[in-house]
Amino acid sequence: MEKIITISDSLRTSDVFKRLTADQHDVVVKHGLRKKLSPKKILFHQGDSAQSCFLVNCGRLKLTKLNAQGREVIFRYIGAGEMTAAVAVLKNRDYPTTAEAVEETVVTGWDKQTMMYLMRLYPDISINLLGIILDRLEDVQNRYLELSTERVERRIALTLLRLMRSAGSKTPEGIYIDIPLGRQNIADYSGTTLYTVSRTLSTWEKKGWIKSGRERIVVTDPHALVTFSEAI
Amino acid sequence: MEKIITISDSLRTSDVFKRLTADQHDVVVKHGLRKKLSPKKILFHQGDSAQSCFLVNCGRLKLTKLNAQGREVIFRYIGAGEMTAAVAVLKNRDYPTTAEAVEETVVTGWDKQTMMYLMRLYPDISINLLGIILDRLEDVQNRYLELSTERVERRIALTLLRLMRSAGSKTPEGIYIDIPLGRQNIADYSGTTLYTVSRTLSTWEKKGWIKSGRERIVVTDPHALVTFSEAI
DNA sequence: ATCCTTGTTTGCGCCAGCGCAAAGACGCAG
DNA sequence: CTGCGTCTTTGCGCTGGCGCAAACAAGGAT
Repeated sequence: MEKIITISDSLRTSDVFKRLTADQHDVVVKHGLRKKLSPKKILFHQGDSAQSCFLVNCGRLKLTKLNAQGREVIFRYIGAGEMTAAVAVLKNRDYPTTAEAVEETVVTGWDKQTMMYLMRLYPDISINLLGIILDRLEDVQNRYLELSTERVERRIALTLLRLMRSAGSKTPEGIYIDIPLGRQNIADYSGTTLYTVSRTLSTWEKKGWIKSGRERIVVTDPHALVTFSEAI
Repeated sequence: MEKIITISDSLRTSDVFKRLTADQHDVVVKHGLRKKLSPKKILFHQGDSAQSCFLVNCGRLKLTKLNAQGREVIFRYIGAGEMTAAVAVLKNRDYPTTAEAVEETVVTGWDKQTMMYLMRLYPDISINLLGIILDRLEDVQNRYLELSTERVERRIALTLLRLMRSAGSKTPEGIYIDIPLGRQNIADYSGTTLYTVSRTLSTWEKKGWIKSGRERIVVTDPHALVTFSEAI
């Protein structure tokens, strides 16, 4: 019963379905297909034919892309209320990225036709979707600019701040990033290597800006990180 | 009179206004505001409050972004029939990029309210717009992956191929990239420096893959470039 | 407790690509 | 034709960050 509540919660707080009434939410839920994913399970693979888009009800997905040589980049982690694979609705295409659960995750999926139907029924959805995609576009553009112009330590700082904002939870020690986050993950998110991340985090730990463990980061001095990321 | 024909042509062939009838195109045109730009004139600046979106009728715009230190990246060149600054319609935001004319250019602009009105009048527009933004998102994601994982020479090759496809015209010598394109521009598009671009192009010119002059590139052997960009 | 897998740290050497500096080439204006 | 501003080339030295290798640490399974 908890799950049902979580799902309609994630609908209500989602940007895709905002401005819809409770009744309309019910219609949307009724047409969706629920799916449970345990950690490391793949929801869809880059290159698979895109049939459905998905809303995260609870848990978290990692969106990544591989190049021809198998080098990976992480585009984002998305949590409850966030949507992915909008491309499935509009285009006859393959998924451009891979979506993998990083914890116990429940998603609701709608296939092309169903989502098209819902968008026609409630035109707000397509406006909302456009807004979301615009935000994503702007975010990737910002990341692209950073990757192109900022030094690696600055990028790692910006990555930690991003993760902190999207998955941070307050603890007595500082802000804990509530995602299993290895050094390699941070590297894939920052456009560098596991070695450089490790060296950089070690330095920051000595300075008291963060505390880190195996796949765990707590930002103990966010302000220092912000200052560092903005320094000229 | 030529200009009028060009404008309705650019409407008809545009992705934003596709699937609209000729009459509907006329309505759209009537609500737009035409603007002429000479080379190097700025249509809008990154950071300006976004009031209008624009369709290029003829000519070409360069879309760029600066970081805090003034380092520039080029996101794309857009030509006739292409749209920019969709963010103006949906969001109360600043322009995230700068748009500069690189040749004699005519654009048509629609402000927030007008475009909103047109989108409600012809819902196809918002669907079309969503499709365009999805394409842009995928393109930036691809470029992000390249920047993060590919070596600089490979990226320069991919940049030339992109420019060739979007602005190439066939000549007896090869495919001429019909944009005033300095080494610095190619660097800003590839995420490298003017020196590295110059050295790389020199090498390729010796191999007979390209011919280059002052702000001019002709790709004489596209196939060699493709092969090079795909080599393991 | 002990093993084993998986993740992290750090020393070390190396090199792709950066960026200065100076010379050279282009093309427009007068 | 000449001058001048702008763009391009190339030699040279340097360094940020990569990546191997090896040791170390954490945590789960038996």
